[in-house]
Amino acid sequence: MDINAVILGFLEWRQLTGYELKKMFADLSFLPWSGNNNQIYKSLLELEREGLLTKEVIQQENLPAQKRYSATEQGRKMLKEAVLCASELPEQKNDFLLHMVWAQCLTNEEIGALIHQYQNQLFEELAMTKEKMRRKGTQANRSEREAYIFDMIWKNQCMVLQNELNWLGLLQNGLVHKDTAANEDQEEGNEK
Amino acid sequence: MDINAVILGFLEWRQLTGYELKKMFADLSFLPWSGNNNQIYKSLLELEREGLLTKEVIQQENLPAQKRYSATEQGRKMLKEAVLCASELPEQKNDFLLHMVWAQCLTNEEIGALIHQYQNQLFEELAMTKEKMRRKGTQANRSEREAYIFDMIWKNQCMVLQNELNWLGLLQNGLVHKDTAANEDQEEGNEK
DNA sequence: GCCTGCATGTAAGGCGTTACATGATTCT
DNA sequence: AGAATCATGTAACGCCTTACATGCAGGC
Repeated sequence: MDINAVILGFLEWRQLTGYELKKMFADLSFLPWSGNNNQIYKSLLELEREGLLTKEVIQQENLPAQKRYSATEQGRKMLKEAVLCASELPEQKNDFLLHMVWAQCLTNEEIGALIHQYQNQLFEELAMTKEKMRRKGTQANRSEREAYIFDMIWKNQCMVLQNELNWLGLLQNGLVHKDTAANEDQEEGNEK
Repeated sequence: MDINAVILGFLEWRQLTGYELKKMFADLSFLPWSGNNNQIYKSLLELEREGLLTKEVIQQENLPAQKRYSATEQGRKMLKEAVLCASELPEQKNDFLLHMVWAQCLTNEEIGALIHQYQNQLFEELAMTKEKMRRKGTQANRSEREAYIFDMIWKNQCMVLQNELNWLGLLQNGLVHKDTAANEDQEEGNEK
């Protein structure tokens, strides 16, 4: 799914201006686009050219004219196609793993400190996500099914963070148990 | 950590040419850069300009001259700094979640089919990752500790996929149990 | 005859980001 | 007085990607 499909999705939901779309992108943190002006106004032009949405210009006093967009029948068809098409595999950027690749140049204490620091960051992020989840609890209410799916999207975010914390725990334990062995081995390696 | 630090890391490991660096990037699938010519040759120029690596040109018959790079003392210092600095939080792009946001336009059967398809994709990917892990088992052998860390990096990949599968299972169960309730609710929503 | 490997680099295009620009109103 | 909200758009810059360019050797 590309950004055009996502915008079409918001518009199927209800009539919106580019400005309001921007706020949607800012709110939904798991969207892979920032939703800046360039992206949104470019996409809207493109979608309009393809006849997937219609524009309604509303003149206002002392404010620039609003352009309210809504999805056409064709647009809704296009959206359903995009939603039904196979998803791509999740991609994750994990900066901590990169650090670990070159952890060989660190002492066990330094690695321990890095782990501890990362643990705290993850913990904080998890708490924040749970808090957001609690607040935005029931926004979608077209059906109980939709509300459930939205809950599960939040839960996915939490589970990803919790999974990373679990993995970190394993790493930490493994390193503690390998403490002496690793050091001996390191010296052997230097002698070779 | 940026791509310059990563290249510096490879060079601290051993002397390499740009061409060999390209292969390193191709091999390590969890690196967030493709390692194309533009990235690598640009980074090497930059790192050389900053005095973080040295170049040794080796003329060859019938082949273009090799430029073998290695990290300088300053480069190794820079690398350690980069490794010690705090990691960024993991970022994940999850296309399936996007599909679920607009699943409201689908029937329960269609959602079920999407889930099943995604499940299969994840399962395949997990099997492939485990296979790669088995094959490349013990490449890093400067120390037992390093071998352990590399194992754990592979394990992280696996756990991420397994976690996604676990979440999918929850989603699936939840939807099955909400089957009838959701449909009734949907109709109520339409009446409003 | 064509593809792959070795080994360097350049070019063009797309996408993403931040910042700029306008201009009135309302909040602090 | 200064910042934020509403609402549109443009500009500059950087990064990433694919493809192109050279040129020889060896395998199918």
